[in-house]
Amino acid sequence: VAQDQGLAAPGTAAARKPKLGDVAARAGVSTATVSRYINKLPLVSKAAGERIQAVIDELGYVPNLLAGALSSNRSRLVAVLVPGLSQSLFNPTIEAMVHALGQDGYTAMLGLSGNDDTDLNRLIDAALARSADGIILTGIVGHDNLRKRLKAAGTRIIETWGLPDNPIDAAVGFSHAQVGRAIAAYLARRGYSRPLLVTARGTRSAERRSGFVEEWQGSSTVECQEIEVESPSRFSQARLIFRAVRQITPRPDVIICGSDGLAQGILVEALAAGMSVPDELAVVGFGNLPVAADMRPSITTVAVDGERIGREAAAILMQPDVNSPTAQRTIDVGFSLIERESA
Amino acid sequence: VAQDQGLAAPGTAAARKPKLGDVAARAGVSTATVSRYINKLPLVSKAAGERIQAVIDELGYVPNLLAGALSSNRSRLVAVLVPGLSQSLFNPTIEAMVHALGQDGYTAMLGLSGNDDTDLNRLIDAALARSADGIILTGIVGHDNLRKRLKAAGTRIIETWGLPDNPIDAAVGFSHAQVGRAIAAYLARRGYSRPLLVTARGTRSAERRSGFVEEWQGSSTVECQEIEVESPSRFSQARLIFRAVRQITPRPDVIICGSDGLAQGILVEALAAGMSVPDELAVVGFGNLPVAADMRPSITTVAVDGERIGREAAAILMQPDVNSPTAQRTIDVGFSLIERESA
DNA sequence: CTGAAAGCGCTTACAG
DNA sequence: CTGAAAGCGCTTACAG
Repeated sequence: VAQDQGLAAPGTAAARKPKLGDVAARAGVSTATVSRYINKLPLVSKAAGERIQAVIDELGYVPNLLAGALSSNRSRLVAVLVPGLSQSLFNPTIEAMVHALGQDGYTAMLGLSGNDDTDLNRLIDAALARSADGIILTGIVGHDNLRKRLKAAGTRIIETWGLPDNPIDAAVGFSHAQVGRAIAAYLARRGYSRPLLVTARGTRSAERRSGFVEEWQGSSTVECQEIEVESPSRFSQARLIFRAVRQITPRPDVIICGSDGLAQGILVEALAAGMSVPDELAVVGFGNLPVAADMRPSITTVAVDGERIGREAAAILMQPDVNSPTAQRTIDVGFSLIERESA
Repeated sequence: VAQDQGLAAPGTAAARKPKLGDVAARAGVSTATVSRYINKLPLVSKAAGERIQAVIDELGYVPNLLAGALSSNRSRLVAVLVPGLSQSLFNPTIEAMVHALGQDGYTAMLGLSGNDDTDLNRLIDAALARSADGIILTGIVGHDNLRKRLKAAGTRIIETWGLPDNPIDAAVGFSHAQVGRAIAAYLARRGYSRPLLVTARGTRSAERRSGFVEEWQGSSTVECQEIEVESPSRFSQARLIFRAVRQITPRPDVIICGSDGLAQGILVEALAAGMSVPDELAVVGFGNLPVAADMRPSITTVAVDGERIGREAAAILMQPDVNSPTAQRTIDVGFSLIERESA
């Protein structure tokens, strides 16, 4: 394979890209020493290091991470697999994660898995084909054979936002069931008696639902009403749900939404219908988006430290000694119920 | 370098990862032929192809793209550099882009550049170090030496959402100045006379502002009022801006917002203050988020086909012959003003 | 602390 | 249509 190795023609700006060997030759050391210096291994003398750095600056050398990865069997590539970006609760998590990874020279490859497992197989293939050092998941991995595949993949797997009973490898999140219980307890304490639960099929809101129902049945004789929606809850579902609410007897006195967006939509509908919140109808959100505090009335909701989830997931992936007894495997970041005006 | 090349111990599930050579040997062909088959080069006989595919399935062979990239000098990696994810207009663009890229075996590496050029240098380094085949930018590249750097990078550069006078390489977007003009013309036609412009510093809303002012001055003797905000506009700025509005004389009759989120916030404030929209105060948004149609009153705004921007950007990057005369370099996807209740 | 050299797993120009 | 073999640009076990 004879590639063009010559220097650029005179007058041309772009010269041949310098490589490790060029740096080594010019600094008067071996490629091994330059490699050690660049990778911050502690074996390089100060004098050699200074000479190497000078040449790197002079030549504008940028290491080829592809070659480095192939050779060292460490890609410093992390696959971040999320359902979507568009109205996602996970965005602050992804941002924090990408920042934390970038700090240490890792790069995130973004995979969009949709709301079920269909595309996940393809994304995992892509991650493995690129020798990703880790795969971070935010959605739920439901299918059992997918879990097995991930377990056998020979890569770190971090599940986030949930805390599975049986993590594939490591997990950072919180208990959605406990969130449901906390909301139920709060509403009972505030004297609400006819809750309506809106649950999105196939998401973690189903886990919150179970917790809510369990807790509610312990403290009230009135069953809670329920509505199930197909996709993750959002603003646009509010109109339909609000219409349904008006036909339910007895009329619910509080709606527990799967997202702040939906909660906001319900508020808008209620206000447009001349219904007073929270007196005639109360609303609880989930996620504590910025809008929850700014809405009028402000939205009672559940806050989760998504950025911390991102940072901790990145940290687990990058921790030097995976097998040490101090290595973290499961982190519960908790949540907090934020009482505001809407409920 | 002696790595463990042995098969797994009996009883162990994980065997050594098969590589190209294993497939070749088992199929009775050379590695060259297997490589050609996998990369869909048209030179492989049908018989050989079938044998190879059978072995691939049998062994569960997954090509090592790192090695392939190093060898072929094509990484099929694309750096997608966006300011952020949290309340970003670009998210549908990114989603469409990632989907389109994934279809053809490309992978997106996600870089978060913030709202200025500070981090961009580091992200470009990372992209080049990984031999990205292309860099897609959604933010504005302001600094001139950064533009020069990108131009000299020897990689495809696609600027999106704007149409720079002088693209670094290729661009997919629309004219923000024309958006401003279209809004001004619309508002004049509807009889509004005292517009208030909210512009975010250092973003493209500044380009829309110029277009608006230019058009407005051509058709009205009343100057438009202006407010400048530091960060991209969003819901949470509404309270402050609304307070300011009430102190401006003459009182503005329409507010032109940099985003639907801010427009929504203004609506909430106006409604809470008992002001009727659009009679006492009208509002125009930007982006046509789903919420714009669902809000009450629904929001008059500007729609941009962000998904198309994503698809076209990906297509430009993956087009087979970059230098052919038919190769696209600049695509104007246009926009449309959507008239709703708020203005 | 340093270097010579083998190896990572592919692709491809060349020759048939 | 196919194969032998050199090469992509690094890392690292080994020997000093």
